Amino acid sequence: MHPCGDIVCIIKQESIILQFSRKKISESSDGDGCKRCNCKKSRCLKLYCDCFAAGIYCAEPCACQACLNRPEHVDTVLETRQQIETRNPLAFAPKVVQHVTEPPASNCGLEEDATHFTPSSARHKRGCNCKKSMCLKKYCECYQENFYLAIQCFLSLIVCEEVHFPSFGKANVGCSDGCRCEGCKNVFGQKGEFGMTKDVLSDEESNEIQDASLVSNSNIMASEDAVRHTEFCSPYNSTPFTPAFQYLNHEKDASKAWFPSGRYFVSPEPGLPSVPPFLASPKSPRSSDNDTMSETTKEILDLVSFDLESDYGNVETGNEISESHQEPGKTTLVSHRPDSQGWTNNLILQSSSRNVPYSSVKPSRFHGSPNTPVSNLSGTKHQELLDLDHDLFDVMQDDTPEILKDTPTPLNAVKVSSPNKKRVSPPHSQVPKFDSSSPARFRNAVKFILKSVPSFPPLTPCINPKNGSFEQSGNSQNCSGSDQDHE
DNA sequence: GAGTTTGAAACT
DNA sequence: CAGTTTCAAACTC
Ligand SMILES: [Zn+2]
Ligand SMILES: [Zn+2]
Ligand SMILES: [Zn+2]
Ligand SMILES: [Zn+2]
Ligand SMILES: [Zn+2]
Ligand SMILES: [Zn+2]
Repeated sequence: MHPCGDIVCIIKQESIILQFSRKKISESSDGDGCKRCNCKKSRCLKLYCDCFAAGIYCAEPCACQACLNRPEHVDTVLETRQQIETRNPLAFAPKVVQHVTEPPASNCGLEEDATHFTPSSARHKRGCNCKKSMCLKKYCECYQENFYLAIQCFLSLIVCEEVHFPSFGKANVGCSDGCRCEGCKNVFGQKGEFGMTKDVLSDEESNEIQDASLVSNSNIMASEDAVRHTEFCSPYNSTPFTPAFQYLNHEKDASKAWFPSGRYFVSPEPGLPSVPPFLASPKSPRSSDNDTMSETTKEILDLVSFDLESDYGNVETGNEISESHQEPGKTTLVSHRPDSQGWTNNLILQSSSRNVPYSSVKPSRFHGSPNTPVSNLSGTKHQELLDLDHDLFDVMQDDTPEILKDTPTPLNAVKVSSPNKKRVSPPHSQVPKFDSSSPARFRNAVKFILKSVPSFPPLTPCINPKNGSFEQSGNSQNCSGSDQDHE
């Protein structure tokens, strides 16, 4: 994945906007834009270091000191890595695997290898050991995993394509038996200690959780569920789901695929309705970025970097993208690439239908599969989430083409960061200016920021079972932004 | 930004 | 293993 790009997903009434940034939105103030690890004493050669743990070299965005996790010290890195691995074979194993009880059968349809590959014995996922966070904060790894998983699935749903974060394990869904947490209240939890599936969120305890956090949780719930159930994960599987999406491209000549297939997004399987990759338009006359994303957008980066970084030669260019004719019942996906500097990439999904595809599609995906005990997992909440979604997309039905020209103003924002990391940015909103109008109405707009993480370079390709996850693209992980140099 | 909290990783 | 220390992120103010 990209070393320091974030994905901003703003869900508004009328549209969903994905922005692909290369800089970390959060620490943008610092000027360094995209930091990663910040190790001081580990020299980035211990699992303390997120980069190292993730199997990637430190890069410019890192603020580590005396870092040895760099290509120059490849030997040292590998050596250390082996040592650690010797000590604990699972040290670098992808977190989480399939559910112990569930056969790989219903494996999101994607990365089958991951599942295949996972011998029931190698189930990493040792679970968390939280004592005080009740697994409701990112101190908890489970929580984080879910968080990313949620986003991943959520985006998949939105985009009707499988979104996949590399080196983002299959995610155990919430705390499970493997966890030894105390007082777990993980919403996805399966430990069932506190009936957490119930009103965790509605509970007053949610005080601890900010609005945005709640939003994310909600979404997570939904997505999590989804993920847990084949129907969602495998839209291409047997689901009669027909993506009523339309990909719009502001400018034709965009010849770059937005996502290196296999990276962020996995191309649909053959035979499926060809869902073209998102294309990036070189430029578009969009000037209102400043509004919503003011700060964020500024540092948004181009996707080209993504491509480059991933050195994927198979960038798809094809695009029979229909022009801007929106048909009812369809959700338009607009690939957007504002800045002339190629600084920003936006992906906007807009629904223009009365009977939104989502209303029919989503439910089917969520409840669709009869064999999946969707209900038993927090019926109420689940429903609630669905409602939320409905709401969301209902609103979206109101076509508002203008949205394409205008940057929406999210009311809430959720930041997400590296999937394979231990800790990431705060779940709650960090965008103060948006929370004004609607208090708890995160339905109006939600903003996600998905932080990207560089792919795994040359370290130990063999370690990662999941193919594609650990690219060995050698160097190439530089934050082109490059203001700050390493060390 | 400094200081605290937290739980994994490392160490004994 | 368990107990302790170390560590860097998450979080708080
Ligand atoms: Zn580091
Ligand atoms: Zn680093
Ligand atoms: Zn480093
Ligand atoms: Zn936990
Ligand atoms: Zn857990
Ligand atoms: Zn837990």
